[in-house]
Amino acid sequence: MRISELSAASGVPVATIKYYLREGMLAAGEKSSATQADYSEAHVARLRLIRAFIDIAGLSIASAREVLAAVDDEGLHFGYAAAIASRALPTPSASTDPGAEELIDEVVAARRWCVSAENPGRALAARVVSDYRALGRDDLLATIDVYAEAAERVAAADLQAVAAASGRPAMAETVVIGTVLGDSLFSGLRRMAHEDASASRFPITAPTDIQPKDA
Amino acid sequence: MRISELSAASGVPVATIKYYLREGMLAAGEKSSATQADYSEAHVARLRLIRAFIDIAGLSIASAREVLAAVDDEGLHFGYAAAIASRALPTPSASTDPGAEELIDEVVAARRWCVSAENPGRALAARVVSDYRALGRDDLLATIDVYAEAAERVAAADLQAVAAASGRPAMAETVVIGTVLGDSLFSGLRRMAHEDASASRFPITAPTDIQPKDA
DNA sequence: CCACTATCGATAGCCATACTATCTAGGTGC
DNA sequence: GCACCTAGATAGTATGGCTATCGATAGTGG
Repeated sequence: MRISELSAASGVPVATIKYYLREGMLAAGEKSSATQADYSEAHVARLRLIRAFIDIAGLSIASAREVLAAVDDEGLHFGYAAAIASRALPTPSASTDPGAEELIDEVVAARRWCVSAENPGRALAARVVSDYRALGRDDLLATIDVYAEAAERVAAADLQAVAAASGRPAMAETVVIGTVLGDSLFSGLRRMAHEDASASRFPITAPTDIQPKDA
Repeated sequence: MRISELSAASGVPVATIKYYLREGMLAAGEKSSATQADYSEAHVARLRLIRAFIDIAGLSIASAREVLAAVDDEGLHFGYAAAIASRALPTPSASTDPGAEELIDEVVAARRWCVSAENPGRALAARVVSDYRALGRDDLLATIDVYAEAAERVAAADLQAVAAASGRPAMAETVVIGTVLGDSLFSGLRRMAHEDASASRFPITAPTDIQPKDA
């Protein structure tokens, strides 16, 4: 298909497709002449993936490109692909509070997890703990074990899905997509579960007459 | 304390504090004269909260302002505060695939959750499902029940924390902070659990020689 | 074979967001 | 008194993510 058809099929404007091509996130079509290239279904899928990374996971163009490169790199062990995906997710820099890291390490130790100190998830979790504390909401820390338990189960399911995939390209793709989009899936499900739990616990809840905002 | 001291205490530049004041996210200090105002510890905490919303949850200034307004609105039932927080989180607009919503509804029905069709989490989850499918990674859908179970447990713990809070201001604050920052806490824990699960299942894993990127 | 439309590749422009800097008229504190 | 700070207003900047235009070319219908 031609670029205009690719645009129509994917819903992404031609100018934006060209931009993604320039940024190296999308492979060029097979050139049939100097001014004509042929795009395939694979390009449609790729655009869908790019949009998912950007819209859903909130990745920057630069991060998305890295993750896509990891997916594409056939020689890369998928474990590395997983690490790249994990690092591409927005991670805060400053944690400031050593006590927070300590608490996270305790949780990790209690679950007998084997986690490197550089794991970006560790810094993120520590930052949240640190903020809970700084905000005087230590009560929220009581939930952390439930969160950790839930994370463990989800991670196990994720890994099972990866192991079930056949071949390294499928594995790498599965792990990357699962890592990046899984957070959003959980977020959506949690928000629904909140509404339900809230409804059964408290009278007036989760109204529907509030306008959606942001995007 | 003066604005420069507030800046020092919070780590936020004076110019940025002024910007937040202008945007109505931070209450003005008590003016001791035409050119002097006094800020309190509450201002430091507020700045911390603003930074957490922006850095960790990735909220825009506009979204953060709305959520903060919900926290501040004493007359607002905290159930509404929860809904506002939920809606402030980035939510995709287009879901395109009706089959995806159907699948989500099935999951919801299986768990006997009571969720309105307008719940933004529903659109988000549907979008992820839709993308899993469009990308030909239907295998990832096998994990959705585990995710839902995990979300249910986490939500129950969240609500328990809210119920334990004393007074409506504390409840509203707890629910908002928990909603907005809880996703990140889970994300961090999941990424650690991934590393652990990956290490026990596969040989080479989660390397530490890859540079962190993005922010 | 000739107008016409589409494409490629390159470059420049645009717009929103989140700050950051400057300026003026005033206060503070030693 | 005098160096230094502050409030409040306004203007400027940097970045990210597109979007628009252009010239050269080329395939397409008649």
